[in-house]
This record gives sequence, C-alpha cells and structure tokens, in this order.
Amino acid sequence: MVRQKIQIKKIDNLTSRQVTFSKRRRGLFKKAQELATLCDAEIALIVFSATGKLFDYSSSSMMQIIQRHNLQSESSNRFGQPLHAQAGGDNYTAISKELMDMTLELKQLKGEELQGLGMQELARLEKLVETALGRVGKTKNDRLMNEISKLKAREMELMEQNAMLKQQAEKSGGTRNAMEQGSSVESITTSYGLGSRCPDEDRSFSDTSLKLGLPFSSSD
Amino acid sequence: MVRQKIQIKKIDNLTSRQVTFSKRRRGLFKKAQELATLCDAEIALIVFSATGKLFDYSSSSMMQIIQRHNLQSESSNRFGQPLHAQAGGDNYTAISKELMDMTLELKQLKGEELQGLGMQELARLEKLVETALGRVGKTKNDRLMNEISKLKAREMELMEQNAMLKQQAEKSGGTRNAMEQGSSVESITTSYGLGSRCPDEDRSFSDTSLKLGLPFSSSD
DNA sequence: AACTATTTATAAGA
DNA sequence: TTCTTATAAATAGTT
Repeated sequence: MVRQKIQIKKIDNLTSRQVTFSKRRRGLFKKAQELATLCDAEIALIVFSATGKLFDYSSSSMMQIIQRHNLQSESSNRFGQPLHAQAGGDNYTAISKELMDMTLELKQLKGEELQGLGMQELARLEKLVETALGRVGKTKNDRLMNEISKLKAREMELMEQNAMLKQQAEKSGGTRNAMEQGSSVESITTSYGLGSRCPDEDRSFSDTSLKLGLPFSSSD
Repeated sequence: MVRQKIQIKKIDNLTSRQVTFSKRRRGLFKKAQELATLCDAEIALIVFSATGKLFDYSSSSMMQIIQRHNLQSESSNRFGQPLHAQAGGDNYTAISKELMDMTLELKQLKGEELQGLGMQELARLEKLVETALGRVGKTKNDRLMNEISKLKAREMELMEQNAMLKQQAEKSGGTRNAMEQGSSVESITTSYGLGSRCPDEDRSFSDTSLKLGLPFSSSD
C-alpha cells in the first residue's frame, strides 16, 4: 500500500513476509490499543506468527475478555461437536460441555483469587467442582445407585417373604427360635415400610442422591 | 488524526466516541484480516463496545486460537499460592491443588481434542476428572458406599432369617398356603445363592468403588 | 452516511 | 532489524 499497492494475499517471499508481519503487527496492536482507549472498548487480540510465536494484547484481563466472549457467543459450542460426532457418545457430549463450563468457571475463579480473595472463592470452587463432577461421574453414580436400588428391592422381597414365613410359622405353631437371630426383622420392616414397593422411592432416590449426595437417612 | 490530530484518551463526547468506535473498529478488523492473509498468521480479535456489543474475528477457529493462547501463556501457576496462605485451610489447599492440576490437564486435553482426536481424549479426561472429583466428592461417595454396605448386610440377615424361617416352617409341617404368594422364595434364594454370599459380586462392587475414588473407609 | 484534509501506516529500498 | 520515503490507507471533523 505504498510505493506500490499490494493485493491482499499471502506474500510469497519469506523475508518480506516476515518484515511485513513485523510492521503490520505493530500497527495492528497500536490500533487495538487506541481503539480501546479512545472508545472505552474491551479488546483482546491474539496473534500467532507463521512460526508459532505468540503476540497478544488485551485492554483488561485476557481471561476475563475470553470468558465474556465465550458467554456471548454461546453458539460457539462447535468445540465439542466434531468431536462427539467422532466419539458418537451422548454421554461424552454432556461431559465435554460440562468440562468446558467448569474450566471457564475455574479460570474466572482463578482471576478473582489472584485479586486477593481466598476462602470464599475456594468454597465456591469446591461447590462448582462438586457439581461438575456430579455430571461427569454420573455414569459411575448411576451404577452405584442402580446397585442400591437392586439391593433395596431385594431387601423388600426378602422382608415380605420373611414376614410371610413368619406368619406361617406362627400359624402352624412353630417355635420362636428363629427369632433369636432375627429380632431385627421387625425394626427393619418398620423403617423401610414393609409392603410398599414404591418404585417412586427408587426414582426420587436416584435424583436426589445425584444432586445432594445421599438422601437416605442412613442411620449415621 | 485528520483535520486535527487527536490525543489517545477516552473521547468525551458520546456521539463522536460511538462514531469513532465504528470507524476504527472496521479499520482494526480489516487490518487484522489483512495481516492474517498476507503473513499467514493466526489471529483472534475480540472487541466489546462500551455498550457491551460483541465483535470478533478469527482467522481460523476462535476456540483453537484461544486454546493455543492458553497453552502458551501459562502464567496461571501462581494461582493457588498466595491464596492458601490467606485461607489457611489444609483442606482447601489440597482441593485447590487438585483443581489446578485438573485445569492444566483439561487445557492440554482440549488442545489435543481440537487437533482432531476424540474418544481417547475424552476417556482420559473423564478419568482425570473422576480422580479430582473423587477427592472433592469423597464425602458423598462415602455415604453411598456406607449405604450400600448396610443394605447388603441387611440383605444377608434377611436371607438368613428367611432360610431359617423356611426351614422351621417345613420342620413344623406348616401348610403351603403361604407359598401361594411366596413361591418366589425359592427362585429368589436360588438366584441369589442362599448360603453362598456371592463374594464375587462384592468384589466387583468394591472395584467400582475404588474407581470412583473412594480411598478411605468412610470416616469423617 | 459522505466528504476531505490530514495524519498514519507501510512497501520498497537502503 | 531499523530507517527512510513515497504513497496508500485510515480517519477526525464537517456536512
């Protein structure tokens, strides 16, 4: 654009390309700063040379700006997309997204922490990670919950059978010897509500446990 | 810079600030594109107007460039240190460290994913987060495990009682009426192998718990 | 948004 | 790289 106007396409000559890169890069950064100052704009500029060298500028915190960008261009979640297409797992899609979010949140937290805060941020962070992990480890949790559900179902069945057998034994005038070890039967049947299979209980259990931990009043 | 040279400081007049923003923004983006094209550079430019409107440009994938930037500008390692001094909690220190490591790993993983990998990275990532979460969510897992243990113990008791009652009922020559509803007793005892506590099941279960990151035996 | 008078940026050369 | 310089671009202030 000077002694001779140039067309905007990759400069063939390596040397002049590098020289031009240097010059124009400086110009670009200067313009960016000027715009930020003059117009009170928030600007982040990242430039990688062809050789991989990094140059960047940000009017405030790079992290903060990127964070803000991620929030606004929420459609830019093409991050996980090509991936998951490959992976083909619904599960992974969710995980990946969660992790993205978590990472962003963590960055934010780090930013804040660097500004001098402490306990509060850590507490927030802890909660955040618990949430994220709750998602990521969902499958694992599901397995546990499934296990518990099965166990509860078995328990119920056994208790019913037990009750029946007991009834029968009494009816036919059986001894109470069996109760010597089985005295806990009644207390157990009481606490779990013998006779109500209540599939709903299982469901709510799964839900709640994932969110809160363990809703069960598992006598601690 | 024209009819009269201006100094680079925030423009007071709102209108001219907005006008200048428009003009210079266009110029900046044009320059950025030109640099990317001419010199084969990778460029990301994010601009927020004072009113919060977002404008951005990236020569390739914004995500990729930001990732790359995150990897190279790894200045975030002073993250945890001043903090913990303030916070003074052993507990938090550990958590924070875990999270730091995790975040770094995540950055790495994300970078790799963008380079075209998928399943493997996600699997690795999942494992990583599981580990981190295992720590954070320790309490939660502990409760689950505790619950399961209790349930299994109860199951065992019930099965034993059940068996005893059954034996007793037969011994005392009870009618089989009870079996009308209770015919499932045998099938259940069969399928669960009464008398053989099914140690294999326990083992595989324990295995799961280890993967979930439950290193201790619940004790808080 | 258009129009200039100028300032800036910069391609080519040293 | 840096400087120089001729010239292309960008743009402040005006319409």
